[in-house]
Amino acid sequence: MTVEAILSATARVLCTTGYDRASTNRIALAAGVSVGSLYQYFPSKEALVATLVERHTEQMVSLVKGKLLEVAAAPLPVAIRAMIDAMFCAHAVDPKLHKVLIEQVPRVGRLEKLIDMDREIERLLAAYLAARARELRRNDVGAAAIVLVRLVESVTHHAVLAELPDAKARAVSGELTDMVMRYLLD
Amino acid sequence: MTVEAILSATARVLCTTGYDRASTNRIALAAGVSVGSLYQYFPSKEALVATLVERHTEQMVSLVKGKLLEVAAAPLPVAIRAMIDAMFCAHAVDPKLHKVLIEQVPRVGRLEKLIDMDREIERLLAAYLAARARELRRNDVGAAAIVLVRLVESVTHHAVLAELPDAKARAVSGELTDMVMRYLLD
DNA sequence: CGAATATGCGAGCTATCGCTCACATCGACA
DNA sequence: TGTCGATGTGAGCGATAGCTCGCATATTCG
Repeated sequence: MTVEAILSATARVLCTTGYDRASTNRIALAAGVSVGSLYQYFPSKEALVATLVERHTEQMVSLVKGKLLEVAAAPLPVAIRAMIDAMFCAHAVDPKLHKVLIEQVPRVGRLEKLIDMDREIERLLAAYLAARARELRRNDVGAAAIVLVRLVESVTHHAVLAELPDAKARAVSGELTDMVMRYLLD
Repeated sequence: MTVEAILSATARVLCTTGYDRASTNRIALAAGVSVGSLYQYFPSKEALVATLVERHTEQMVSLVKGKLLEVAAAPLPVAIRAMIDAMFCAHAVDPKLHKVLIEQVPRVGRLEKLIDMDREIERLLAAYLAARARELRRNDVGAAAIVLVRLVESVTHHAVLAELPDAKARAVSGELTDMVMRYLLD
């Protein structure tokens, strides 16, 4: 219970005050515990933030992974649309936290490679594309996976975090889908 | 001269020690001046870093902008290839500094919107696409510009900063070009 | 030359950070 | 009830950050 209080308080403080002003004392206060208790469960501030990042990315990745399994057997156009939709949903899980983690948490030490959930999604997608190779006009599924993940991640991220007006967001999403379709299919 | 020494020292220290350890004292030492002199020319650390960021993005943007003007009249396939190439070049200007600025400098206060050179490139591209509308199969050039800039920026960034092996980088670049071609042309 | 201004200096102030540790409180069990 | 481990406490330590200010040095004038 204490651990959960600390983690959710960390997320809250990160969102409201930003990373720089999110001191361990402030977090402990927000969690309703003392700094001492915080350091009983997390050896350092870095470890605390790392745990939060891990939890957040795990949520996002599992959402995407689940959708991919769900539509694994579906026709490609359906699957593509579903996956892009899943990426939008993943970014909508906790946009404010996502933004702070991406923009403010310095990627140093343990936190360096932690925020990049893309790596795992890339592997999943490459496997999926390889299994479907006959239906595609691609040959280098590795390179294709990189380009696709970057594209979808970057556009989704931008659409959600730049708080585009709804109409514009829909237009962007449409262009995105169209682009992926044309790229993968004849 | 002093200002230049301070700015280049800032870049150097940022690259070698990271943002957290880049204290104003360390920067002044590396520049061969005293902290006092530093604060004679820059009112705060934030302003100092902001100036550096501004200079860096200006370099990258002007490179891309120049190329765009250069190929404005060229046939579309030629122009597309040139623009993607220009983006790779822009990221190669000072990759280490670019990486640190993107990954470690917290986007707070004055620095919040400063790192996003994409906005300006987006506008330029939208104007270009609008002028060429007859040759394209697009109608919403605004949405198209967003998606295209995100795509190219994200992939280029990844290719340069993840230090992909040369063969892989070339494959990615090829896929990227192909994707843009198929998206814009019939 | 000598006054005045611009430029450079760096010890040290204040504030805040991450983190520790001696101690209080709680709860299970004999 | 008394004992003991687990859990929680918070004043405060050492370190370091950004930044200031009284002073030295360099440069430009009459």
